[in-house]
Amino acid sequence: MQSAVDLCGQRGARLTALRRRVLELIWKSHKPVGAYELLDILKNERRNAQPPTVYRALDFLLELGLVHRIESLNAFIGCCAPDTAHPSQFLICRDCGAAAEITDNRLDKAIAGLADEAGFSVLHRIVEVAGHCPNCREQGYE
Amino acid sequence: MQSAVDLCGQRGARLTALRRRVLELIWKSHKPVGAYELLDILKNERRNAQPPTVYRALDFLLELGLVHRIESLNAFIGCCAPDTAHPSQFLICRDCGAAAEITDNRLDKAIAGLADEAGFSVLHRIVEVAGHCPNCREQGYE
DNA sequence: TTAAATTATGTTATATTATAACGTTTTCGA
DNA sequence: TCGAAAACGTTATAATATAACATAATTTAA
Repeated sequence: MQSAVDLCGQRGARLTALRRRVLELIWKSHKPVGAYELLDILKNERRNAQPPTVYRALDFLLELGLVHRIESLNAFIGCCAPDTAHPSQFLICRDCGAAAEITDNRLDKAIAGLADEAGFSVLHRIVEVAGHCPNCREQGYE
Repeated sequence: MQSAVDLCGQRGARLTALRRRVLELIWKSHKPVGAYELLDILKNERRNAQPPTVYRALDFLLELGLVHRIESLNAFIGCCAPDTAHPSQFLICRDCGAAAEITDNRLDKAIAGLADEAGFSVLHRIVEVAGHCPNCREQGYE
C-alpha cells in the first residue's frame, strides 16, 4: 500500500480515499475479484456506490499499473510489482481460483521475438495459463 | 469447411445446419466477430434466433477447436489449424482489428517450462498480444 | 421398427459486466 | 480566491452471457 502511495506521488496521481479503498479491497482478496463484488462491499460503506464508482477507480488503478485485469475471468488482482513495467502474466488455478503473477524472461523474449519477426509492434501482452496449482494437485486434482 | 466436416465425422460430433452456418459466418468475417454480431445476421435467416442459439453453436465449435475465443475482445475467430491441438495465441491489431493466429515453439516451450517449474499443470493457454500490425504501421500507426 | 434415451433447438426470462451522459463537488494552481 | 480541471454522484442503458424449461429431431437398442 505504501508503494502505491509512493507511486502516485511520483506520477502526480491522486490516490483518493475511494481509490485507496478499492485497492485495499483488491489486495485483501486472495483471488481475482470482480467489479461487482467490489461494488457490493463498497455499498456497505458508501450508500451512493454505483457501477461507475468502482469502474472509475479500477480504470485509475489499471492505468497506474497498481492492478491487473484478468481477461479470462473478468476480474482484477493487485500487481505484485507495480513500480516496474512488465507484461501481465498469470497462472490461474481452475480449482481454488488463485492467480499467480509470474515473470519469465524466456516468455518475454519469445513474445518480443515473434512479434518482431512478424513486424508487429507490441502495446500490451496478455498471458493467462489456466490449470491446477501445486496445492490443488496435491488434493487430488489433475 | 470440409476439414470441419471431416473433424466432426471423426469425433462423432453433429455439425448441424445451424452450427455449420455459424462457422461459415465466423470464417467470412476477416476479423474476430462478437456473438451478438452473429446473432444479428442469424436473425435475418431464422426468425427465432436468440442469444442461446448462437452461444450454443459457439460452445460446440469451441469444444471441437473449430473456433477460438479471444478473451480481450469478447469475440470469436476461426481456428486456422483445427485438426491439431494447439494453444490459442494471437497478435491483435488495435488499428484494423485483425487477429493473426500464431504458432511459436519458443513460446510454447517457455510456457511449458515455467508451468512445470511452478508445479502447475496446464489445461488451457491464452496469449493475446495487442499492438499494430505491419500493414497499419505502414499507414502511419505506431 | 418403434419406444426410450439422448441430443439439439425454441423460447422466455434474467444475470453479469460495463459504459454513456450529465450534474455536482472537490482540488489545485494561477 | 477564482477559474479550470479532476473526481465523484446519479440515472439510465448498453453489451455480453446464461438459466430454466418446453419441444423437436436424432440415435440407440430392445
